[in-house]
Amino acid sequence: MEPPRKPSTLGFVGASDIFQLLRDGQPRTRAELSSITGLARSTVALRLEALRATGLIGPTGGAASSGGRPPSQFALNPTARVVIGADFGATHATIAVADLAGDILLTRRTARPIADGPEAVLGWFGTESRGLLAELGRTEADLLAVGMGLPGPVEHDTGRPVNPPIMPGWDGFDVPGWVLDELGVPALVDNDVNIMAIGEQTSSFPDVTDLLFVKVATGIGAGIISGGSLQRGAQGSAGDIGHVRIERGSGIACPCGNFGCLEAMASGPAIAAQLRETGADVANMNDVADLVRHNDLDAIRAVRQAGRDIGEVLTTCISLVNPSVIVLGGSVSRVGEHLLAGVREVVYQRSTPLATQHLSILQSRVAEKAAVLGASVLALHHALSPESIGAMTEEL
Amino acid sequence: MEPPRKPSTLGFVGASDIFQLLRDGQPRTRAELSSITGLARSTVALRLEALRATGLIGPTGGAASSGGRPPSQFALNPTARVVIGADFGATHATIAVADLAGDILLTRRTARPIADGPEAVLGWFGTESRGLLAELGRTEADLLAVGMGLPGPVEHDTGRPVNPPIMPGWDGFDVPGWVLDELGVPALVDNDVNIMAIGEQTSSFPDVTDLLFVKVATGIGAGIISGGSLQRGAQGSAGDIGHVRIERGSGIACPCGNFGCLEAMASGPAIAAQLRETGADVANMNDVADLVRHNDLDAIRAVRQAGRDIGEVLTTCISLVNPSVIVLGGSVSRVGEHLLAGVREVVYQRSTPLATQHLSILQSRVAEKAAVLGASVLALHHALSPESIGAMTEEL
DNA sequence: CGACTTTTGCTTGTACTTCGACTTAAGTCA
DNA sequence: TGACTTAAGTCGAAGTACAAGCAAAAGTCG
Repeated sequence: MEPPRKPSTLGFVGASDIFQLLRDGQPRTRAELSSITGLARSTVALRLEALRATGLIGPTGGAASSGGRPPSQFALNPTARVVIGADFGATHATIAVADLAGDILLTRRTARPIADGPEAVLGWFGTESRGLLAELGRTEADLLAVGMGLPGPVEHDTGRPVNPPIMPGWDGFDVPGWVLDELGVPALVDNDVNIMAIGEQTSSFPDVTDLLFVKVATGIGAGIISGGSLQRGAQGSAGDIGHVRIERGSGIACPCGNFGCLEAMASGPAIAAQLRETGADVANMNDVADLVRHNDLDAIRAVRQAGRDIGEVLTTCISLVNPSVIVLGGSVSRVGEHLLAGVREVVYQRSTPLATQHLSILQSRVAEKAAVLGASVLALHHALSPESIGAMTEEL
Repeated sequence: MEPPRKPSTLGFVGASDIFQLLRDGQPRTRAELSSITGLARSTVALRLEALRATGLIGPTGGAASSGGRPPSQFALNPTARVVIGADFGATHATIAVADLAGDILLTRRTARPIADGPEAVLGWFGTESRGLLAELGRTEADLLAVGMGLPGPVEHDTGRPVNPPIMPGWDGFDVPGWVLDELGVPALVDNDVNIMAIGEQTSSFPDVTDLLFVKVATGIGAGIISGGSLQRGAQGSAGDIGHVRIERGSGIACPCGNFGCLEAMASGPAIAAQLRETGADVANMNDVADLVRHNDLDAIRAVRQAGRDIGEVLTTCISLVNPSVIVLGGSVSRVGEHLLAGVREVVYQRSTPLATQHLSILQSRVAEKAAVLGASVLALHHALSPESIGAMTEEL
């Protein structure tokens, strides 16, 4: 009555251990791998052979000889396969193809309203993705996975948006299922702020385990990396700090139905609206940025005040999660110096010295690339996981 | 030139896999374990034999027969060994002995000022621990590990307090080293709020992955469990929300040097001080609790307002970490209903419906036991980890 | 009470993995 | 060029897990 059981002996799954060591791209010799893993050199050689068969690991130029036969080295072959990282905003979408090192090979940014609905947007995504792959001379078989950021709360485990306010038709839509049908690869979906946090952390602060990424644009949100991993919260809406009440906002109505929300005071549209009240002719954040560049005092003052408002909320966030780095990103970061100044002013005044003595507050270093970088990392994290590598080496 | 290497073949380390399955205390038959793990029955029998030799796993009464020989069952033997969980507050200490299921066998609470310094306090802890073990008829060899909570920030990896404000002489003290010398077992040290969060989550909400434990006593602090694991932050001071500024507090000085801190308005001493200003004769929180029990309106109003103040800070925390449960604990929870009412009033008014629709705000269910429970869990987590179990089965 | 069922403990042979030693390859240096 | 050094490939030995088989144990059911 036993179900048929394949000999479950650990098999070549152990190959993934060595692969994970080589993920960093550094070339290593068999002897080095042997001493790191504790496996015999002959075993390491077996594993490397299995990995070489997948193409993911390849030999690099041998190292210098130390008097005898020079050792050959092996390293991640970043060009073996690719992943796609996509970022969908309210009005625009960015698609990027990245190699296995997470380096972006090709990017395309297009106007593409998310409100067109999942079929239209994802349909376009599919054809566009194939186009990008063809442009790079790669086939669909080279694609390992897709990472995707959406402008709303997403249940990451299932990849379905949940009650997204600005994504009509997307609620509960099975995005990974659709991508699997269309491109034949798994899709990892997350909130756009979350993938920006991942992108920033991976690219700019690889050794930082506690980082807060704050996106200031049409809305305001935060991505939390704590203890080295992204925190999504119980319903995937962790970091939604846009509707926290701030002192200055008392009485000001927010579209959310509440009063005094941070987003109603410090978001891009809010800054523009405040400037219009002073008589300035600004339609959006681009106009504000222009004014700031021309040293318009009202504009600078408004941006700086927005920074103070954000800083007010961040003081609580800092006390709560105790990050070592806070990164400001999003479209408002184009006026980042003044925003940053406002944030710092409040944070360093109000927070306890213990929490701020090792805290850096910075602008995003990867800026508009953060999202697609993070999406690619998400895809790579899945595609190069021990489980996936185990499956790839075993089926040969 | 190779270092001598013992044949690293996986050996009996696999025994820990089966042990982790049995950690929950549920008895299981060999056949069940075989089908869960995918291992052959003969292999399962081997592993069980190794585990039985350690005493950690024992046979339980066989299950009901289904027509033939009834299967024998195996389960965690909770009484095989013990751990000690300790909680040190500013003035008092609690030591508990717990079995492998985390159930507390014996507790002792004593006045023991933390300010006496590490040698005095830990010396007392050592003799007291031995006394408790003897009282239970157990030897020191039965002790597996110690978990410990301290009233200040602790670098959990090393077990050393860092800049603790109320623990003179403890800064950087090697607590685990001391415990190892004294009792011969490893010690896991953490902030007291953190261990309370762990205790509450383990005992009351084992299925909740995102929980905030808020301790309101002499100070105010929070323990954050997010994504199923405790978040300690970059310097181990995550959750230090006592010195966040609140609206009502403008102009009120806090001992920390800042103004308007939550702790200066809503902590136990702060509530008592506010009541004294109305003419009430209250020295501490106990007196306040008495007044509340006698339906003193001023006292109830003060407690409720403190709840509102805490709720104000919690709205931001809720938006940020998106927990599904918030637990209020600490000595002020003796007037918990009114405190809770204040917290709920503000939270449900100010937070977004998305964040609160699945949020429960409750009083601690394990109350004063939370800390030692959590400390025991910390100790068990280490002592029953796959590594530890692997070491135990291998040395036989 | 005896036949039947189911689990257990034990044994055996096979398949697979890992190890370590040995041989061969590929350089350096005198 | 030849001796030396270091790395890589090969292969048998050892050990583990597995499946299968069998006898004994411990129940149920007629």
